Amino acid sequence: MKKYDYIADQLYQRIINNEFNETQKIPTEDQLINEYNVSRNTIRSAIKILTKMGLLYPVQGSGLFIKPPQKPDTVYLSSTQGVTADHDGKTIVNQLIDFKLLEADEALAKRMLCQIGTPIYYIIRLRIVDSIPYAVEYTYYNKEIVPYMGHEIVEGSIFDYLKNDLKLSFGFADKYISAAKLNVYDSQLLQLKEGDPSIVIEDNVHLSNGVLFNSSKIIYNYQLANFYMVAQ
Amino acid sequence: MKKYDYIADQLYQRIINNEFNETQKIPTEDQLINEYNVSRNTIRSAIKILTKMGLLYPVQGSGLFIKPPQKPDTVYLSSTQGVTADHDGKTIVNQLIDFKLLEADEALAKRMLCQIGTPIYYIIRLRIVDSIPYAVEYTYYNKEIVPYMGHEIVEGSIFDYLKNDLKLSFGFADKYISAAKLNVYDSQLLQLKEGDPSIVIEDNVHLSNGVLFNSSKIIYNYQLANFYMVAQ
DNA sequence: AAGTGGTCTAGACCACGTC
DNA sequence: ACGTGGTCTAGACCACTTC
Repeated sequence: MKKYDYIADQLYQRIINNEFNETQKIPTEDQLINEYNVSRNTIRSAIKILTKMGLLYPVQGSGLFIKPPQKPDTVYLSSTQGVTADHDGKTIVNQLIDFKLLEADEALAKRMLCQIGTPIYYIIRLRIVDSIPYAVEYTYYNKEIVPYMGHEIVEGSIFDYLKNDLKLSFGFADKYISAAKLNVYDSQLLQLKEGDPSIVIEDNVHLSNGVLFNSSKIIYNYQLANFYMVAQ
Repeated sequence: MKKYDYIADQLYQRIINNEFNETQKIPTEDQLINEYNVSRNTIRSAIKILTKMGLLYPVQGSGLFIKPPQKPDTVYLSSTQGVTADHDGKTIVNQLIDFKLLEADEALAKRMLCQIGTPIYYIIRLRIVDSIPYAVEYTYYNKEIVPYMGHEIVEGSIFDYLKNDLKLSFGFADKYISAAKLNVYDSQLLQLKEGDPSIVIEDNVHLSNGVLFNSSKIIYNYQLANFYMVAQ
């Protein structure tokens, strides 16, 4: 494991365990260098991770300040992960609506940045959190990169499968966020009314070598979904 | 100016001027080190900026690849800036709806992280892009940090004023993104119907010393607003 | 004046891709 | 085998805060 990832994990634990309750500051860079016996850049890389997550902010000349907790039940946007990780302690059910293997036609090939005829999995899922419909998800996966998809995977966490079993290494995800009126079909799945609002996130996820392997459109229940991010 | 900012600006220009049209790659880190006569870390800092903006992505062992342009007319989310910068070439009008100086009561003091009684500017604006209502903006500014606000400022770019005239240094902004039904009032301003969808972004902007100076809630026209970000 | 984070340098070795 | 980006080290000086 990378040193800065390890240190970020450690500091994360120490922060949520309220070790720095009194001061609401973590130790200075110099102190951390001595505690963990690493170079300054390594400490700074770890701190950058926590800063990006919104856990703390650095103030030049003063120190590393812990931020008060954000609003509860919000989903952190700046990760290539799906939504699962952000709902610890809640019951998540992924109801499979449709699941097929297609061959890319011209439009799909353009979207998936692949050749016409490439095999593509198409999956529609209804994601249910604590028994309430949370989102409808329309997803394409390039079968040349994800060679197998079974019902048992699709009803669990696809991302865990890709990461742990296929050992895929995610690079970046381009995200587009907008709002739209629900159509009849999605409104029924989400147990809302046609024309009700929804948040729509279109996601194009690339491997760390830049290859696009997943394109999805997720339609969220506007009464439940609330997203969080930090801009710097 | 910081070296890595300068180099990021230069590379940005070179990319949008299609200098790397052929290869769709920018020079290697080693080449950039020689071109700009700086250390490797400085080059890497510059590249990190462009990566975060979604202009390119690095592939270990292979190079720095330019990304195809994103969807047009989308607003980049990962900046503390307002919306002005992203609409180059369009006509932006900020119609002032309301403008007062308040004293923070308990609820407002909690929101603005200040003492009860602190003077707070409250501004409601309708932002109009190319003659179409784009967003309704409800904003609070702490007067102890922004001592003066005039009509001429409020109808222009408040962010330019804060940055260039008051020389405020922005640190980070916490953003919450959700969707909601428009109420009567906002729907009339946006020339939409009551109950129509809207994207709502709540923004808490902090100075680089961590002090909160601006809290806003912006309600966007769902037919126009489309946000973009890169997750890593 | 002392302490703390921000920028910058120079160099080593590792992991991954390409040939 | 070689080239390229990723991790890590050691150290210098600057900018800002605190006392």
